Amino acid sequence: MPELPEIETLRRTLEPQIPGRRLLAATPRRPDLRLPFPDFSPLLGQVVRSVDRRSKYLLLVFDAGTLLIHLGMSGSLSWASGQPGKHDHLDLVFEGLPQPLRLRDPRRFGSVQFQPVGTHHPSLAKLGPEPLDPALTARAFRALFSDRNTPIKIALMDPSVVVGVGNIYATEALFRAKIDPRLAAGSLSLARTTRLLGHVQDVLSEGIALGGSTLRDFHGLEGQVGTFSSTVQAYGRAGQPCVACSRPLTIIRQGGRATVFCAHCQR
DNA sequence: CTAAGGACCTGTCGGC
DNA sequence: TGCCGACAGGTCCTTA
Repeated sequence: MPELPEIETLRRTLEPQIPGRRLLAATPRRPDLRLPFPDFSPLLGQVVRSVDRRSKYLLLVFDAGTLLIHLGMSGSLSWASGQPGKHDHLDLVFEGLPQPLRLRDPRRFGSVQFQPVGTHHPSLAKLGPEPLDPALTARAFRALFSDRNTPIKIALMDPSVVVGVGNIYATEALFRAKIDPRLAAGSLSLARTTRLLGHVQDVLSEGIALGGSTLRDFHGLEGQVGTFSSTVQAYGRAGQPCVACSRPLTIIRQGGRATVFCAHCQR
């Protein structure tokens, strides 16, 4: 479910709701997700100072440190209603809010980590730049790929190169930029990587504006459904006609993930 | 160092 | 209807 636009949508929803409130309780219902749950005790009674995002990590900032929440492939947050289900793994109770913030994650690829104030968290340390950061220049973007022989789609999805571009957005951005996803990343001209950056920024911005992509079942905290899927031109459309040339779209696997592209338009 | 592949999990869908 | 394999939006680790 979650790519960068979904996390940003969550962040914007939580921003007016939880900063200034104390965390009263944290109730994990199992020892771990992909990683062990942290010891929440340093945060209990502490006021949430801000809700931030880095890459696909949602960051709850307290004076004592930061809680890093990653939703993996299947995680979601919602205001709890009723008894927790089998995949509801954590409740966070905030002062003055009637319902806990509930983390659900059937596949358990997500994680919750604690970063004490004044420390660097290893999960954040190796991340590449934010694609929507205005400080990311076209030349800096191209430099991320120099000397890389790996296919551009793999490089684009590598969080140590650039963050926040998951399979849907990588597929769509390459389709719009008319770049063959198999090309060696380092072989692309400045003109082409500049165009690619523009399309990466466009698809992410559109995803955010629409409240998150999510093909099937992304719901925001209020249950709103993402609608980016209606604007998808390549992802999930293998065999269907290219919107530009009408030839059937091709599907291949790269790094174990599906890549759909137009062998005629993307070169 | 880069690159490639598997591992981690459960749910869902399509084919037989 | 039931079973079985393939696949799913993301990292992280090991091996070469």
